[in-house]
Amino acid sequence: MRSKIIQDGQKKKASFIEEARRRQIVEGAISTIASAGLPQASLARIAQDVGVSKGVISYHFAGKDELIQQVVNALFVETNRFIKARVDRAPDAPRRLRAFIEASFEFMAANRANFVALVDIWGSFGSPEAKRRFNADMYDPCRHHLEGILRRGQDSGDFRDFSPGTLAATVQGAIDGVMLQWVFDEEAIDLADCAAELVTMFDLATRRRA
Amino acid sequence: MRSKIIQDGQKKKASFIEEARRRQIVEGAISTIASAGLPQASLARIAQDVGVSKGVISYHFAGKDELIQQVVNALFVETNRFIKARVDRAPDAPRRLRAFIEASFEFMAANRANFVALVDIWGSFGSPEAKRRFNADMYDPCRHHLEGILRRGQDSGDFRDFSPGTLAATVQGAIDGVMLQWVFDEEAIDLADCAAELVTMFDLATRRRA
DNA sequence: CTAATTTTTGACCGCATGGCCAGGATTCAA
DNA sequence: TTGAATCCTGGCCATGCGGTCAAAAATTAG
Repeated sequence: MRSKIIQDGQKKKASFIEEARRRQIVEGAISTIASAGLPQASLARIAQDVGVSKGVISYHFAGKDELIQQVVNALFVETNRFIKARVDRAPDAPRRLRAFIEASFEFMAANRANFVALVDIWGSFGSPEAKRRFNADMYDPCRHHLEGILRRGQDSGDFRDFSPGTLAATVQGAIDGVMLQWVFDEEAIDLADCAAELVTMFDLATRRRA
Repeated sequence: MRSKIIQDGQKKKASFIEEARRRQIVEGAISTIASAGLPQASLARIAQDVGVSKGVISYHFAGKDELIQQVVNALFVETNRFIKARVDRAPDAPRRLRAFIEASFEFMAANRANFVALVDIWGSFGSPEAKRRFNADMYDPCRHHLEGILRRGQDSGDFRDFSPGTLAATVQGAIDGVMLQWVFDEEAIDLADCAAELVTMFDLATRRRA
């Protein structure tokens, strides 16, 4: 692994086992974090759960920080890809917004461990600067996506006049906030009901007034 | 400190210094966590920030777990007291709901460190069971309060028919979700705008239809 | 003022962690 | 087949953690 830096320069070589192990370890980390909690998810524990020696992680990742970074990345990428696919299939802005909300909840319900792990992790970004970066890298793209939907809905005349940025933050916030409670106590929250409520609510809140 | 258990039995004696130190340490812990992040907030670091020896914390608290527990408690109690005072001053259900949302954001804006610390902490409840307890002890009372407001609004005919539990989770979620983004990046979120948006949105979403 | 009690200190312990590395196994290229 | 590159192992280490303790300091009571 001397070539880690050069890798980007090279094209094909540095892979297969490398990529496979990385994926395997990242997935193992997610499930370990979700089931045991971040504080208990030491490199030793993750390695044990994956079924490899501890050194393997050090070999494929620069350190625990990079592992966690990759975990967060995988979590966001996977989620956003699913949502985006659903959104793109919708014909107009109101239905795209609806698809965004529904897809978010559908993906949550089908991938609980991902969100349990995410909640565990996102508290542990120590410095304010780290939080900023986390937000900029992970959260902003989501909001941006939403903002685009909202803005085009205004252009097409489907939506009333509002600040797209603020409403995007509100939509994203509502989804994440419900998700958070659901992560804490699965049975206290009825995801489907909340999704439906949010859909009708944001429909009312965005549609052009009579 | 042999009398820790008897304390409840005694009446006045076991206090002043004891209580003062406890408050001091809890507050110090909050500010250390908020500024350095939970992972960096060791007992040594907290003690240093407070300006006392490490042993003092062990002397006044059973352990780090109890400290964190007290921190979370203080955070919730303080927040809820503020919100409840505002809500109680409102004359009818729609205005109580509005007061709930506005008070939440107002308190956030005035106590940023509290929420930064809270977000740091709430990810680190390891076991699923710990999360359940956290949710049950801290979150449920909030939702319960909200549910009461909503239910009485339905009884009085101000609100349309909906599931109070679901809508309470939705309101709470929307507030917390926006708060979360604001914790990550203060400048990316305009709290006042989001508050206003949420107020009008939930007004639209709850009012009895024509 | 003195004796008893509460509070504080700073050194200390055992432990788990993240990271490191020498050497062995495996895979790959020629 | 053989030599080189890659991949993996298991043990090692320094670090920092939470927690404990004897003794010193401060406070209180008599």
